[in-house]
Amino acid sequence: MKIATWNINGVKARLETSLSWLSEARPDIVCLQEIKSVDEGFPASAFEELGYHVETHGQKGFNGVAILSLEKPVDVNRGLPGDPSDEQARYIEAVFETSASPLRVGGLYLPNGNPLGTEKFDYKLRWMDRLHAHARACLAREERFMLLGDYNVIPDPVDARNPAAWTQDALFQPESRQAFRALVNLGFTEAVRATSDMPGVYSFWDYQAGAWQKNNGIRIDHILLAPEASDRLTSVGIDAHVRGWEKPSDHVPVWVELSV
DNA sequence: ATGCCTTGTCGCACAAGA
Repeated sequence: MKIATWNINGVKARLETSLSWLSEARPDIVCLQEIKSVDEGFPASAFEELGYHVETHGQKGFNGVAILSLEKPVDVNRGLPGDPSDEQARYIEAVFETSASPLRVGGLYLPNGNPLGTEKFDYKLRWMDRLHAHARACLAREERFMLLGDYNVIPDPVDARNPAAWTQDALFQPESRQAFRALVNLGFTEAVRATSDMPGVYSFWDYQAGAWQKNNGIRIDHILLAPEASDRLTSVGIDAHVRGWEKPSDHVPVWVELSV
């Protein structure tokens, strides 16, 4: 079973590109971020024609997440618990029946947090605290649980082509990195780094200044696997070639395969 | 040093992204 995450930077602007990738990669489940659409505006029928069931948690203009799946989920939860006043659409979770224990998939779009010294960075850290608490609760279920998405965190210097350029950025702050480590240390396996310590592995290249052509990238899209899922990990991939397509997102798909 | 692009918006410039 192939499960992927991809920040598509606008579902309407990325419709043809995302349909092309789905046709090529055929993931069983994909978590999408930055759909930048309300639920009613999401072009669900185009994805349904490819065989995908569509669950969205949208918002006008910004943010917005979705889960597409070949099998229909048995349960869907929208929004990250812990702050009823938070109106930003950044989390969606779906549960799938398997022959063994349930598969619980959380798709997240973690706040960017820039610029530093503003309430945006505070919001990022508070959101990470809420994610930590929710992840802990989900792990206690002892299901095949995984958290995929755009974490907006560069975990380590090796995860940036030019780490010095990010020292004043929310994505690479000690607080952001510490919170990410604390999340992983709840008991997750970070899929990419479980399989490779190679430098030059990125999931995002800025649109500006020829970042893709120079391979000036960062690795900020991650897949965290609970033990019940990581025990079944068979392969990990980053579809970097998609960044070179016409009308690309600035992020590319990251995926895992599990033996289920 | 800043902006470099891209997207969406009650567009005709701006916010937000990272």
